[in-house]
Amino acid sequence: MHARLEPQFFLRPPVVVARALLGQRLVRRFHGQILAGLIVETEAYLGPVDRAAHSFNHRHTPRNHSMYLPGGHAYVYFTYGMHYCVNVVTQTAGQPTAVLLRALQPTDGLPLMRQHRGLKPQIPDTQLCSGPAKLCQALGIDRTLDGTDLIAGRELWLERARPRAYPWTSIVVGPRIGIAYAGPWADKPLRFHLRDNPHVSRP
DNA sequence: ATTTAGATCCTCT
DNA sequence: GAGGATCTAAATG
Repeated sequence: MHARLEPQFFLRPPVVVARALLGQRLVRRFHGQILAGLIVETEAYLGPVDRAAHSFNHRHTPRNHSMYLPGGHAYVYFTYGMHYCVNVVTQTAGQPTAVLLRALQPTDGLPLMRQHRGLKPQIPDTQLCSGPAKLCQALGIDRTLDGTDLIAGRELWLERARPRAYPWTSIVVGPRIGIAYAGPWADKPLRFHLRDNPHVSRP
């Protein structure tokens, strides 16, 4: 059992948190069973200034309300009529910035994850959580977890699996996925993933 | 290997 | 009424 990430961790800018989250552990307790994995891919969403962010232009609706909570809460949203994605809210309350969790290297509860994903007879480990909606499906994350306190929560939380951040050279930086509509913001280097890690959504 | 289509529905305009 | 921080299977080169 690792120590949980402390409140301070999340009160930093989303880019800093997005990098620091790489290699840390996302844990889900699902009907008493532990499902977990190491975070290998993230994206930073910079808030009101960021055209790709759900909180762009201070848009504050029931859907994205959790983005306005203090850092360390979960923002889970539903999209494309069938998928959930989970974010880690950053900075202080009212600063609607967040980090999208895009891929995990699964470590605990693989059989149940596979069952949740329920496609092929033997889907490879590298594709269990290799995308923001895939990891939510594998871990059983849905809107009931929206607004969860990741610091004190008992169903979903984050643990420190890596004491130090990765060296810059082992992190690949690039443009975010699926936000072509965001004009100049579509090209900003706000996606981060571990170099050569086979569990990422795409290299 | 790369591209395309369809699924599917909640949220905001 | 339109479109989306996606995924999968099928079609194509």
